[in-house]
Amino acid sequence: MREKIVLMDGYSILNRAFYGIPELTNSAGLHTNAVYGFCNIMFKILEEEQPQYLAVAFDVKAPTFRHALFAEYKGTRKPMPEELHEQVPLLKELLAAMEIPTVELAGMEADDIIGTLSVLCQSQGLDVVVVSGDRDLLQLSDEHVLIRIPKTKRTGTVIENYTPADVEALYGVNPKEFIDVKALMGDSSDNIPGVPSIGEKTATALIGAYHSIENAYEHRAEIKPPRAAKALEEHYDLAKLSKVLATIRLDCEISFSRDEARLGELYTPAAYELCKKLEFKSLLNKFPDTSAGLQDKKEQEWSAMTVDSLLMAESVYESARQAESLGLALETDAGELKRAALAYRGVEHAELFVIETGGFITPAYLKDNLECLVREICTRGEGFVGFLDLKAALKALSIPESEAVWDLGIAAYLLNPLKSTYDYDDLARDYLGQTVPSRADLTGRAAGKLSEEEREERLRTALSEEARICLETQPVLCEKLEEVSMCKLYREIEMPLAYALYRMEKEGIRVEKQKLREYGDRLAEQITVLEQTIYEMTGETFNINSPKQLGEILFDKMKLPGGKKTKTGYSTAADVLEKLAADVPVIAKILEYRQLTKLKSTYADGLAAFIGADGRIHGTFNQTITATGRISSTEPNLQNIPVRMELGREIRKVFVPADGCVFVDADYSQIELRVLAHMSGDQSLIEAYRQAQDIHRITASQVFHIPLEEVTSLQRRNAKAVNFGIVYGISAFGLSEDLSISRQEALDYIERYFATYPGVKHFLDGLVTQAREQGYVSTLYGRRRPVPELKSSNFMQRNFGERIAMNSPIQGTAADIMKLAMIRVDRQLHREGLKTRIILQVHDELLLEAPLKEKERVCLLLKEEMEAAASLAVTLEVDVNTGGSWFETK
DNA sequence: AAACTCACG
DNA sequence: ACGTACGTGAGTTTC
Repeated sequence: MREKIVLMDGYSILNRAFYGIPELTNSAGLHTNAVYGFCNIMFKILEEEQPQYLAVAFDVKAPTFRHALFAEYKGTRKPMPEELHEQVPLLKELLAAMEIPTVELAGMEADDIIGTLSVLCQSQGLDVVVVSGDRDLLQLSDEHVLIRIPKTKRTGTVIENYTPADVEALYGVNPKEFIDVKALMGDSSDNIPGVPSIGEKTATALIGAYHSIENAYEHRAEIKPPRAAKALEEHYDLAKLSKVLATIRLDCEISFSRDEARLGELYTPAAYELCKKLEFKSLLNKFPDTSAGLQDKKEQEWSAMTVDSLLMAESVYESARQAESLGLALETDAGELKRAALAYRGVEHAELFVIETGGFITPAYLKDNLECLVREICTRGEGFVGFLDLKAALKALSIPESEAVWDLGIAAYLLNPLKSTYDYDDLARDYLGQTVPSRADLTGRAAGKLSEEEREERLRTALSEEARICLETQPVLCEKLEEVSMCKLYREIEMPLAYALYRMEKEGIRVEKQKLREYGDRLAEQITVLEQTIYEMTGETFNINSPKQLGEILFDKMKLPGGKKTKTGYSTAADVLEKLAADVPVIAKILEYRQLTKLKSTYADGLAAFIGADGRIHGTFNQTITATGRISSTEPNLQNIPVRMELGREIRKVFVPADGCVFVDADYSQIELRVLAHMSGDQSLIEAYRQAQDIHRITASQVFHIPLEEVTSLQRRNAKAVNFGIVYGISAFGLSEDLSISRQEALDYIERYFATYPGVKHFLDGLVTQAREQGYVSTLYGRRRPVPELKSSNFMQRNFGERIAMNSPIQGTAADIMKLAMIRVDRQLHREGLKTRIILQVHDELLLEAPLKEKERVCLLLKEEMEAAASLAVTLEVDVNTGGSWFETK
């Protein structure tokens, strides 16, 4: 069996990986996608080829030898984007750590290095596998030299093989002839001029027939397309020159001993550290347990002990009471406590326990003792109790509203709201520099099939890690919050809010199941009729819900005008269809069908699935999801219940108060525009609000210099759209799309607006500058949103970043104010001993369920507390309505 | 899992 | 020349 060496084309693979893998950064913001992709390809190759040797070739960025001879051919290769450039040293460092040699020679192309090495290694009796991202190296393909080209596909990376036979089959020429083909057709990215007017087709045909440029030239008289013959004759020198350029050198001066390239232990401690820094979790898993386990465990002396007897439990409580601080993690089963993990620092060493229910340890016993423990720490005035997700914990445990109680997930969210998860492993990585297995790592698919016992054991590990990390991250997160001045935001807004949201979720909202069913049935009938109508009108029976099929029917079969939009085909979005063919009858039917099926599946059927045994829906309000500070709502989403269309709005009739109660609904009037007026300090806009009139009408009047009473409804509509646009981070294109006007007209509106409200322009410009300089923007209450998009090399991304910079402080401040209002309302209700409860929040609206006799008081209370939540340069205005259903509180 | 569409502020 | 409004969540189809 011959030994084998793999030679990788470093930059070529790195480049391919960079463009093949979307975006990936570690928590420090370092781009890592290309290095990650490179490693994936490398390990895949190593696995498939099982070579004994490996080397990676890089060219040094200098005029290369071959090309220096012909300096007039300027390279057209694009400069490397910064995001890729910064990854080059990372890759080299990682390769060095894995003791994989990199070969680079001044003035030498990677192609030439690989070519030379492949000859050298072959002569030493090795099989050679060359891995590159492009086809330039195909000419090296030989009996003992296999060329492999990775392709990133949707399903993963596939690495294509090119033996000489493959090359011949694909291009009709052998690998050596491939040089001549390339020379004839040229390659702008490789500075090879080629022969003008000869492309891939002609080149392969010529070389296929005559096998070389020289021979083709000899036989130029008989070359079929005379055009090609003429080109070859005229540019023969250029062709020969191109051939030199296209030929990979096989005789470079390289001192290379194959022993350097012998594969040893890749998973070295240095490589482990580097992977940890880069946060390559999947790669870390490849490291043997010894290095992975030991390195992290060294930093700590934790080891979890399972507690399953009353005697042990008693002693744990007793010992935990002595601790200053506590990390706590709970697991529930059908709403009942199942196990709890406690982490604390004991007199001598760190303690970590997992208390199991069962036997004498009943859920109630566990609950009582934990509550007692928490209460004791809270009343002591020092130390803390840390949870990863306090709101979830509240569902199993009563926890006092104390400053000693910490929610580390929320703290981490404030420090960086752009993360998708704030699980314990995320916090360990971001704030302790530890790599720990996630819950999914331990028990998910990757863990394989586990016995019941093994699974329980893994769950205990996950829970104990959660508790430990809560204990250990609190000081770090607390300090970081101080560093960025967000303690107040955390303590006075987010933490009290967590309790308020818990109460909202517990309260839920009553939904009349029977009425909801009837509504759904009515929809179903109408849908059936519409379906038939559409089939008749189009003369086709198809799935109307499939944009693909619908597009084909509308645009291919019926030949409706224009209409290419999305990546995969035609866009059939409602606004597109309306613009394209508002007067085609079937379009109206399709849109109606869409509307009805949406209502049925998402709302009628969707909501019904969430009605609990108490006849109420208890959704979840998420506090750590949005980039701007808003709350989000899931399972179900109660923040997007239809209201704009008549038919959809009907569904609100099924949301009703409990018997003996009414709904009281309060919403802020244009809170975002008012926030804009305040934050920008624009005198005209502030003055406009002081008139306490229709703001869009006033805007129109001021922008178009016409008296208030002469503003037409069209002008008002336009002004309203501009007002919205400003809040979204205006762009002429967006506005023109929204209003169906030309971009020039939209630009005109925007300019007029900024001329009228110069303070707004100045404010928005300042936000973008600020975001560029410090990397983030802030709300009035100090909430931050990083804007990494502004540093992107992509024009579109940067543009997006600018809009984010303009919108986030406005949207975020409005969100802050609403959160404050919720806390105030909640407190005031409690203070006055009222039975009324907040049950929903929809960004600028609160829905309360009030006993009939509290109705009048609650109306006043709501308006009072919400309007006083912030004191701005303009007054906050709140509209209050009551009703016997959500529909009636319009 | 990704793309598309559409409901809300 | 690029290809956009800001922030969400859910259902359906398609790969």
